[in-house]
Amino acid sequence: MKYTDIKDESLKASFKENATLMKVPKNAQIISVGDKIIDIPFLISGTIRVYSENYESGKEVLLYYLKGGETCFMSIIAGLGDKISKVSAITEMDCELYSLPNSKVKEWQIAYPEWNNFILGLMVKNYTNSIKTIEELSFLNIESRLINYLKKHHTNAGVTTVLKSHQQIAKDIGTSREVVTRVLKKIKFDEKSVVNFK
Amino acid sequence: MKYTDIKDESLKASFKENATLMKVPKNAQIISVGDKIIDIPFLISGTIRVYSENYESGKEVLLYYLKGGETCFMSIIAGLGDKISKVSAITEMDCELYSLPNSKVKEWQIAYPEWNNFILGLMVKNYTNSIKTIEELSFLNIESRLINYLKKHHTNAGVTTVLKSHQQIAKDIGTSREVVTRVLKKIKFDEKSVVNFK
DNA sequence: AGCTAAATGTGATTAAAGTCACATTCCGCT
DNA sequence: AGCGGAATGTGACTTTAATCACATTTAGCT
Repeated sequence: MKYTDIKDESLKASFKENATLMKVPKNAQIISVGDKIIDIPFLISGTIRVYSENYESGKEVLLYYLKGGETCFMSIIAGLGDKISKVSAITEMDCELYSLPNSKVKEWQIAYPEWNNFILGLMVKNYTNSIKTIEELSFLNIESRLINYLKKHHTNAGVTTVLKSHQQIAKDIGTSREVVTRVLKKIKFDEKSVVNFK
Repeated sequence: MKYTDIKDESLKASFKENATLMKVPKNAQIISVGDKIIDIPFLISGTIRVYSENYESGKEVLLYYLKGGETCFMSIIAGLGDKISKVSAITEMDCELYSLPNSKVKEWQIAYPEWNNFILGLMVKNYTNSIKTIEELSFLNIESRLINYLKKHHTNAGVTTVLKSHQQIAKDIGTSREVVTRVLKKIKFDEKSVVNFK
């Protein structure tokens, strides 16, 4: 469910009133681990990559991408909890977003049933998604994980076209660039593969 | 936050009225993948293991254990969503629990602010926990994961005493019995290890 | 067109974890 | 005390993925 689907006029007005429109350039680190979460981003356009990083190994895992109309559930969680972000977020393209004070999210829980349902919907979607990620990490090898990744992130209908470098894909699924190159080459010629390339 | 901490008398009364007390023996499969979630379990005593399974490989991953006073967040998620469970749950000991109709969880969201906060608290705790699991799976080797597991599941204060067989531990962290035996032997003699054995 | 940096390709090697096969030990039971 | 099944221990081997060290190709720029 997207925040843009909200119907209640009074809630819409409150949103407009309290949210600040912001333009953020490409590759801007909008959240880092340890940051105090005061505002929740509601994306209008662009893409934000939300990920977790491990400093010792330099590894990362993608948690999810945010697209237009979506909001960062991890920020809401941090906002409702101890306010400290455990994850990082970076813009992958120029973005436009509304920045909403954290306090409003909680306030509206009580004031607007529709807002409450919106948050509950996010919770269902994001929690389910995180369980799927745990399952992928536990049960699937790199090849299957890469195929799932491609299916999830392709941009054209029908044909899978992922506009990312092997290095970026490697970061997202938590492996090395060489492995992505090799596996990608392998599945390209595997007739059983569901993924098609341009 | 535990459901037993609820203060509102009217909510307490509603809970008593709508919940059914049940006794479930050890090793009872209380939820299986694909089950329709009609009732949410609120555990009084005993332990329930909530896990995800992969039929092809026979592998499993532990999602969390439920102890007295806790409730199964994954059931609430399923109840609010498409009602179909994506996970399984089994009692590890004889359990007593309250079984609450799924519909009440949603109803009380609006009727009782305290219930709403209770659910939000669960959401923060469980989502944070699932992100930690993703990080462990992505960044840590088996040895570190096993150490974390022992720290988390020890029963005595100070000394780590895990009353489980190597096979059970292996299932929980998603590896094989031999690997647990070997790693356990290794860390037993590693002075730097934070984990102490009896 | 030619230069450069980024991206991709690939063999060789290493490391980590999973698997197999079997030995040994432990524990509850009559 | 001794039997039998469960639990643990361990060597040898295989598989998977990570790492290293370069070669080659591609794309953007003036």
